[in-house]
Amino acid sequence: MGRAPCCEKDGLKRGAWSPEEDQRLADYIARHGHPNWRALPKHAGLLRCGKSCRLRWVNYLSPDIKRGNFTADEEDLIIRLHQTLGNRWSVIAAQLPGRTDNEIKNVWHSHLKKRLEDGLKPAADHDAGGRASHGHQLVKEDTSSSEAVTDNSFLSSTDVTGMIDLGATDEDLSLAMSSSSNWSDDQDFWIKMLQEGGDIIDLPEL
DNA sequence: AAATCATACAACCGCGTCAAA
DNA sequence: GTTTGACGCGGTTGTATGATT
Repeated sequence: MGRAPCCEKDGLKRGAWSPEEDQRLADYIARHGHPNWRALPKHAGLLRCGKSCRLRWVNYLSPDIKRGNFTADEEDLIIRLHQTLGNRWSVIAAQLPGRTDNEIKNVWHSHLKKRLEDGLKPAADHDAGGRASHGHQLVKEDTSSSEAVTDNSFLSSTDVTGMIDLGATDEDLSLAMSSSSNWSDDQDFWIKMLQEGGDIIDLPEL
């Protein structure tokens, strides 16, 4: 089916948001919420498309957003989740309160990927008794990582649940992936399952 | 001090999915 | 069952800023 254009381009502003626009958007959402992103800019008096408003809110203006640098633990967690989940940034972000998928994606591409390519260990490995220290070197990521993501279709949620919680080795994760029978692409399902597995992610106090 | 390069982050684009009509 | 509109996600690009030469 044909894809509807996200918005009318003519007359709409693009590029960086001004403080006034931020304020207008934040005020509107504080008062009315965002039941309909497409209609929101019109009602809020913004010359932006709904998609742009949503992105701005989700990635920058939302009070849930935690600003500041990623901790070594957070970076380590991203690396490990990425090894398991691949480029499912939204799922990874769900395990990092206050962090957005876009932010995590940026960090991955700017720091973490490079670090892995350089053959370095996750940052937390440098810490004494770091969670991720399992006595093995991370393998250099190659271009097949995205395929690996797709291949996760056979990874069951319960397998991953315990794995992450128990600090399973990458070998364990691989084994689970190869022996599992189903994987739901439903993100909510995944998040739910991951969370139901208990305190699967021992997030550092931030 | 100026020019160039590298990095980090914000934003946009296109696609897939889902629900309502 | 099909079509359509809206949302969310991941990939990519643009730009500001800092570091280096």
